[in-house]
Amino acid sequence: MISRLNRISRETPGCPECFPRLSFTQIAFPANDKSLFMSTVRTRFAPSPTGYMHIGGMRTALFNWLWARHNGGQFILRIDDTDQERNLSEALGPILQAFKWLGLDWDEGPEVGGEHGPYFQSERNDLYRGAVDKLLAAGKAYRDYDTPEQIQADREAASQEKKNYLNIRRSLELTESELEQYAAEGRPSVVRLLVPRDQKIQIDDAVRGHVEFVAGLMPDPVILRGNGTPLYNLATVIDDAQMQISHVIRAEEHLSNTPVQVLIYQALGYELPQFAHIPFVAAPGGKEKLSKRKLDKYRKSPQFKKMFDKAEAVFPRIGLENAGGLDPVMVEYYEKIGYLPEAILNSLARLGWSLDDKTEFMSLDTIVENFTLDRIVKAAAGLDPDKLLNFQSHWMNQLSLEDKIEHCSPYLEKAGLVQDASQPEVKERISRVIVGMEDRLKVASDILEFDEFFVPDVQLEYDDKAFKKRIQKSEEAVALLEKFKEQLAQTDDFSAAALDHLLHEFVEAEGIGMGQIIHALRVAVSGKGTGIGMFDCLSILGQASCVKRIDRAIGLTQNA
RNA sequence: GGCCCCAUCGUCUAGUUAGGCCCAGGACAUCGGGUUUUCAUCCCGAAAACAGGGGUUCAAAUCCCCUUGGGGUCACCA
Repeated sequence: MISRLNRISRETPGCPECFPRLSFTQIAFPANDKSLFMSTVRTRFAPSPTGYMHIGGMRTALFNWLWARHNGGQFILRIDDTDQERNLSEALGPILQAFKWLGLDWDEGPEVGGEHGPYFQSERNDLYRGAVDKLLAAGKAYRDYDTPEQIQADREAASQEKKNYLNIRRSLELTESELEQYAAEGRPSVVRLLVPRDQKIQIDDAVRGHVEFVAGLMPDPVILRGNGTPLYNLATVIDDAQMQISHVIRAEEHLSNTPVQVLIYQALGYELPQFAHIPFVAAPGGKEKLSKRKLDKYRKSPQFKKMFDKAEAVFPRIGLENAGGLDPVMVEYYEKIGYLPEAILNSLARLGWSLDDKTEFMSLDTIVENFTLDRIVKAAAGLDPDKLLNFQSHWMNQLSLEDKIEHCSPYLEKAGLVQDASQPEVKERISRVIVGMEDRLKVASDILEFDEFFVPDVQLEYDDKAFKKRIQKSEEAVALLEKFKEQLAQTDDFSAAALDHLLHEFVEAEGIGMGQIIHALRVAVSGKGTGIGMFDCLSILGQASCVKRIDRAIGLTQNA
């Protein structure tokens, strides 16, 4: 374990000698700032209530959670609803549900509260206003009366001259009396941070290393809107500082926001957290950030197609029209289609992080134990549906039979294939089918592909291609089926082993190859060309069904 | 376009911080063979990468520089 302790963990708070991020000599530390000596790792995830949980966001949340748990620290959930008009509980519900489903608990946040609340930014306006007032008073921010049109014109002018745009700062030239007059007449204004243009901003990122930005290239960012509400960059800094977040672990698209935030930290005299900008989750087979806005493109992607196909095959059958509005960018998609939390967690953890050179399958406990920031990969990683399915297959196989039944039964019920899966004889059948499925059961909803065991004999649908190939176009198939059916009808032992024996004897007596009958038999009783082991299949269906189905199949050849 | 980040098999990655153990290891996917007188598994095997160019060095995937490519971000969004 100790040897695993990496550069970063050595730099975590509690070790004042190796605080690379304290190279900001210009920061004034309040003498009584306890947080300077805090040793608790506190991480946070701050989703905005969008109505769904993004799978990439989930990975970011997971890394935060892992780092907190690895260090015995706290994980905080905070809701970024500063720009929020929709129904909050409706928009937040699916997000919290995703955390609950995966078992990622939070120590502070919605539903659980905590000492550093409130945990909704919309309820923290006083804090933001107070900070802005402080910045204004200290001359580190200014009230800007420039209209959006003016700003736009300035930008265009700069771009015409091929120059980098910087605020003209006209409002700084205003006289005392003009300012008073503007304020009195309620002229619209925003508050901007006064960027110290002579600085270099340095960030020591746990994943990226040392990154520098030139402040002289940065426009003055708006920190307070005209309506008095804060912007993300302001709110996040104040919240992180006040909530004593030790490590800000977030996706790399935030790296370019970081200099603004560092300036705000400095202006407010706050200690900087350790930043860790992890790569974003990319779309399968690419390097582009996975985005809900590109769903139409994904539908055509060969890697992604399987997931959409699966959704189309499963969701309508369980009563979700239009796939229930679910797509593979959403965590809920995986939950509803029958993935296991273990598989999603394992897969997400391996996306951009590894334990060593060969370990693939890891329980959450194993991941927590071994998770360190220095093993995070720098490059963006594409979500790989095939590999995810492989993880899923592995974890599904770890489940007890009882658990598998538990996971699969709801699908059969929702699809109307069984009335009540808890009834003993129904449960027994489900159990036998699952045993017969063996590794064919990967995702819980896969059981729907074995509906032949649950539909009434007369409603069994025959796969056209398989029926034609194995029965219709096979010269001897019908005759053999007819003959073997008689034997099936007469036997009194319908166990898989006995049926195995029976068919082998039949084949021998007829002097034919197994292949000449078994395919036809399979299609006749199951309607499909592939399925579980033949004898398990017959045995589960039972004598009466097998006979009826063979008769029906033979009948169908005569009608055609 | 400015700024910033990134670069090992098709994909996810190990190896890069402390150069030699690497003519580069594992996994997924692919292909071939075997087992299963059915389907799926399973087993064995194959193919498959250090973006390019310069340096430094006895030695470079690893350090430095340049080029190229990919990506992110440039809001009174988060």
